[in-house]
Amino acid sequence: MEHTDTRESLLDAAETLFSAHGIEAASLRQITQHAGANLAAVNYHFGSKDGLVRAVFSRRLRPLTEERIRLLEQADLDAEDAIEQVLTAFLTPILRVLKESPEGVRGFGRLMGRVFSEPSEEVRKMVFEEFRESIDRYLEAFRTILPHLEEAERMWRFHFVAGAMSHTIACTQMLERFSEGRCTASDPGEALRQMVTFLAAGLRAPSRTQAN
Amino acid sequence: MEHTDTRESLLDAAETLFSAHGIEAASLRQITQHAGANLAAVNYHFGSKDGLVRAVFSRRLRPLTEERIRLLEQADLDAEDAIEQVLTAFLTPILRVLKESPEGVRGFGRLMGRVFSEPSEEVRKMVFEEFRESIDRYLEAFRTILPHLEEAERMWRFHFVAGAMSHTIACTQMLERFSEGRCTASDPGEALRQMVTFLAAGLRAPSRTQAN
DNA sequence: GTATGATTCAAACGGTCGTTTAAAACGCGA
DNA sequence: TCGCGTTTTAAACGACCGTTTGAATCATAC
Repeated sequence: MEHTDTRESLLDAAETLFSAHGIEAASLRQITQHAGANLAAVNYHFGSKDGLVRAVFSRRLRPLTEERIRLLEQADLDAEDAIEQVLTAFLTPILRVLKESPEGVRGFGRLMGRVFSEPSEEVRKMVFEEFRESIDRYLEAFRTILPHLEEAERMWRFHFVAGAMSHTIACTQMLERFSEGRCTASDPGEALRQMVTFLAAGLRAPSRTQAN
Repeated sequence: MEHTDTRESLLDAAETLFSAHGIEAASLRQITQHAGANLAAVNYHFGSKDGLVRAVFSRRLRPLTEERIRLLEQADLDAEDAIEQVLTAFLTPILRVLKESPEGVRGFGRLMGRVFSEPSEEVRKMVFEEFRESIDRYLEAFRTILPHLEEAERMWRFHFVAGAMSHTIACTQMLERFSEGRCTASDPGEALRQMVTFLAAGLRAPSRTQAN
């Protein structure tokens, strides 16, 4: 009873149009028309536009977080390539979500990459809460496999990992454009390999407190 | 005659409000009121809201590009720390711009970090054009100091550099939040050191074609 | 078949948006 | 002081926004 056709259609249409035009700029009239529903449908099913926004993110983020945690638990933190394993566990789920969302990396990906710098405090807070648990778990894992780093260094570097990921899924077209088609994020496997290689090396950089 | 007080006030107000609420969400009524000007002032001085947007970015981006190129020309690409020099040349100007803009990293920084994933095609195209020259120069420099990488690898890694930078200036509050104040981007020197260390190591990662 | 709750519908509400207009105010050389 | 181009002003324009309403429609259990 929870999930009518209309509900799902609205979520799909909202995801597509939020991605394409931004959350503010996508109007309920566009969304409901794109979904083949009546204008009032959003307020009926989700209470308000804000409720719709929340639902759009929750639908993708909840499974994402679960898979990230599940994969992290499977990683062997004592292995020589523990860093690569943890990075892969962190990055694989988001790439899978993108592959499965209607418009791929151009759809939910762009929306996702944009969300950290969303102007709306509401949206940011919601996404932050949704990520909180997995972030804590991964920071804990990094404490285990990178014990020689200062706490602040670990956080900075995790921040850079998130940045590279976020930028990659949000601005693929930027990369495709100035690489003149040489690089494309439409192949998630290639993007994953490039990211893991680069980020693992960055994480392995000696701590400021160490001798070179 | 080009630069009246009203013009500058409008640019300042627009920058602040675009940063705080987003470009779409900041209305001309808010902007003109914040600037102590009449509602019609924007359309008089800039033709349209789009013209104002363009002017806000140009004002900061043009000097930014010039300084990036100037610093790159001063770098010694044959030095052992050429990578660090080039990264520093790339990152220093943006940190300086942020320090000089009215609200610091919370002002133009947030706007800047958001702009790559701006929904508006217009804005993205403009910023892309504004960056085009410096991007090409830095890619050329990376070709010199990282000749062993495949062209695609170089571009991916430059993309990650841009991502870490963009994420850092756009989402400082995210970092401050889940580090519980341990890390703060309000000290640009610290942010620069952390970025250069991490990114230089990432750039130095062996090419896929190399033996480990 | 009919009653009941869930869903859809067209229409309207008040409000804000970017832009335009025509008059008023200003700055300043002649 | 006058005249003229520049700038500012108040008011209005049409369009679109998110939301609400109350009736119409639907599905289902009795």
